[in-house]
Order: sequence, then structure tokens, then C-alpha cells
Amino acid sequence: MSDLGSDKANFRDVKADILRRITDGDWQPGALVPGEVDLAAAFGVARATVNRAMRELTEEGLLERRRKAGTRVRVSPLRSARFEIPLVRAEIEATGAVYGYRLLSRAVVAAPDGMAGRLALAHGARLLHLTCLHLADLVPYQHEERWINLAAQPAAEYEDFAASGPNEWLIRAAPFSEVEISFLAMAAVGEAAQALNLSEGEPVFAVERTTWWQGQAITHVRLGFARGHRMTTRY
Amino acid sequence: MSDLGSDKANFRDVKADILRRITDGDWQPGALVPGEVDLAAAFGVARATVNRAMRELTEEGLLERRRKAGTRVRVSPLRSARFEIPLVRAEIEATGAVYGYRLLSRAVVAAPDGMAGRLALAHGARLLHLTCLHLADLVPYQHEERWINLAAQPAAEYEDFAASGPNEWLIRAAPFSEVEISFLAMAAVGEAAQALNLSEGEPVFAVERTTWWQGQAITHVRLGFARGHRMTTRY
DNA sequence: AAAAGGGTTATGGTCAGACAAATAACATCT
DNA sequence: AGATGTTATTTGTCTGACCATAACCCTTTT
Repeated sequence: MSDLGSDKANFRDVKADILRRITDGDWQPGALVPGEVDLAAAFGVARATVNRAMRELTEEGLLERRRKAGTRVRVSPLRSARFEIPLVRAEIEATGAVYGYRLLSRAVVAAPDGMAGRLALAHGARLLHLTCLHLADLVPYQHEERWINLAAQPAAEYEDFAASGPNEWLIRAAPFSEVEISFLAMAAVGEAAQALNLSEGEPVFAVERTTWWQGQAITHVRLGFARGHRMTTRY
Repeated sequence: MSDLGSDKANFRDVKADILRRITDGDWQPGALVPGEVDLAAAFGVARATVNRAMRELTEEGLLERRRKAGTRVRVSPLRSARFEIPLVRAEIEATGAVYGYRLLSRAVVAAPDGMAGRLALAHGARLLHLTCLHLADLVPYQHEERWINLAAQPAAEYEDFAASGPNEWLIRAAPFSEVEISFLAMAAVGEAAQALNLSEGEPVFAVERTTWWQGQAITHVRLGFARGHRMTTRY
């Protein structure tokens, strides 16, 4: 109905056309859009094709669908942002810089209260505590403070992590089934501030990540970035 | 081959089973996984079903697929985190708190240099500059500093934004085709610091969002959150 | 008037078959 | 050896038919 000029519409064409009608305002927010069968007929494609187009648009937050009730344009397009979280090494090398790594500290400790709670561990469980620094062309890029649950990853105790970071080791050694990621702002303090050449109290953009495997906490990490770092996505 | 006990495998079962084999280490990172036809036969489903399962796992960053080369487990599982970015009002009301809104300032200004560059506007273009505050149960929750391109949204000049925020107005008035979202940490300064009850220089977690419609910048906003705010996702 | 029940209908999902597109692997030619 | 062409294999996508499931809505019952 809209692009008869071309050969044959595929699900991408259908998707683009529906999207256009929404952004153009043909289909107002909250409005009911035609059913799959009607659209399939209009575009000259199978219903499954329209279904895929609409399903993806729903995942992207533009449509709302309910059986029998039909499909409507979301009143306030649910904006969801997707951020890729690469390995630091890959992130740095992607910019053309040379990746550098330094281990700052390494110790086996009893879980401090806060950490025991966060990881749902018994009070005083043994953790491997590491801090290290990732550099881009010799400039500090990211400070990493990591806690590894030795009950879950006993082999970590015999790794020295002198040459490469615990993240790279864990990726090979530890599968995980559940992840929690947080973005936050914090004040630079102590070793982390010093490592990143920041003054005490200066704002730091940080990412925290905790991973579990089948209910058991594996590791918790806090990554503090250098001054001015942003996490950006565009679509 | 794995769950003959149940009735019939659907794409969710297939997906879960493949995921299990990856997290269990049956299929190591980098390993080639069986082709769609084999898996379809093994699970007793159609190839389209296996295809959907594997396609979704690929989107989620766990698999890598190439025609003729086959499907393999990603070497470093590309971790992508998805964050929902709701309307402040919805976010606050979802917690059971009462939403409050206060307009702090409103002025039509010539675009300052930084903003003109960021929005790709002519030097000195007219912008509507607003600052406002969103409260949860009368407690400051989020400070908003917004710039609206009056060339793109002339009607904004005649809105007073005294009773409700510009975000809610823009959602109704302005469609957009492109968005850029950044997360960052910044130091609290001036009005924003005061509004959020923060001392000067204290770290603030902030989100910046710029939206365009067909290449023309519509609006840019910086949202600064109250102390300790985190953006969290889990999966 | 409220509650219970059933028909209708839109989306959710599966299936088998078909063809298209990409490309790794092999064969051939210079 | 190196460039070029061919083939086979794997994923990508579409089709049309079918059943499943949720839920709106109207009818019947209490």
C-alpha cells in the first residue's frame, strides 16, 4: 500500500513504514493500529511478517500489544537505552590506544558487613579483595575494586593477577547466570582518587556489577572511571 | 533430546536449554554449536523455532552467527545492559510517593556556544531555557535543565510550564527520530546544588539526553539526581 | 444489579517447505 | 604462487496454514 514501487516488502520495510506513521503522527499515541491480518493484506505480506515487525517495535518500546485488545501506539514511548559493556582492554584498544594494567593490591579478607549483605554471604566469609588500574596509553583510565567469593571460585586464591586483570580471568573461569549492573556517581577517595589523579571528593562516574551463578554470588566489582567519562548510546 | 518428559518444546525451552549448555560450560566460549537443522531434529521442533531461539540469544550477545560459518559461543560474552528510562512522574509514582513539580526558571536565550555546537545550531539561535525540580513526597528527587530549540518547536514559547514539566509537554508535541543518551557524574553547582540540597562540588549522577527529528535538534536536557541515586538493571 | 458463562476475535506461536544471500572451501587457470 | 571462479553449506527470511491463549463483550443466570 505504501511502497509498491519496490519488489516486495520484507519485515524491515513493514517496520520502517509503521515507525514512519508513528513519528509522522498518522497514528497518534494511544491509538489503536490495524490488526495484523489487515496490515498483512495492505502490505502484501504474510501475517508472520507483520507479526515480526510489530513484535520488534514492541520490544523497542513503541507499541503495546494485548491479545484480543489489539495493538496500540504507546502513550509515552518507553525510552529504553541499551549500553554495551565491553571488556576494558577491548574498550581501550578500540580507540587505538595501548592498553596497560597494574595490580595495586591483593589480599584475602573476611567479608566486611556491607559486602556480605550485598552478596548474601555468611558473615565473615572469605573473599579475595583486589584493586587494580587500567591505563590507556599510560594514562589512568579505570580503577577497579573487586571482591571474589572464594567459596564459589577457590581457584582465584592461587592466581596472582599480576599480569592481567581479574575480569579477563573470570570470563574464562566463571560462568554466571545472573547479573546486576548499576551506574552511579561517587566521590573519589583514597587509593582510587590517587590512582586516577583526582583530588579527594571529586565526582567519579562508576559502574558496579555483581554476578551470581545459580544463586551463589561469584564476584562484585566497582569500576571508577577517569575524569569526565561518559557512557553514551545513540539510536 | 533433553526434555522429552514435557509435552512439546517451544522456542523458550530451546533458548533456555542452549543458554544452560553455555553457562554450564558444555559449549565453551568460541566453540561451534550444532547447526539449526541438527538442533531442530534434536529438540523435535521446526527449524524456524530453533532459529528464533538462536536469533534472540545472538541479540542478547551470547552467540555469534555467520552464514555458512555457523554459530559459535561468543568468546567474551558481549554484555549489554538495558535501562528503562521512564518519565520522572511515572518513576516517582511507581514507588508510591506523591509526585511534585516546581518550575525554577524560564527564559528565551541565544544559544550559548557549547549548546549551539552540541545541537548543531547556528550561532545565536533562539532557545527556550528552563530549569525545574521534580519531587517525591516533597523531597527533591531530580533537577532538570532543559533547552528547547524554538526553531523546531515554536509552540514551546507560549507554554508557561508552570504546572507540569516540559518533558510531558514534549512527549505529546514533539515526535523524534533520533536520540542520544549519556550517563555521567558531575559536580553539583549553583541552583542545581541548592535545589537538591547538596553542597557545592558534591557528586551528582546525571543523565543527558538530546533528541532530533529528521536531522534537526529538538531538545537537550540534563537531569541531575538526588544524592545516592543509582540506575540499576538486572537479568 | 451483580455474577457466571460462552462466543468471538486479535495476538502468540509452531510448522513444513521454499528460496535468498553470504561465504568457507575447493577447483581451476594464469 | 596467486588470482579467479565454482560449489556446497549455513543462516536469513517469507509463506500460508494451523492451533493456543487471552480477554472483550454479550447473554444468561442468580
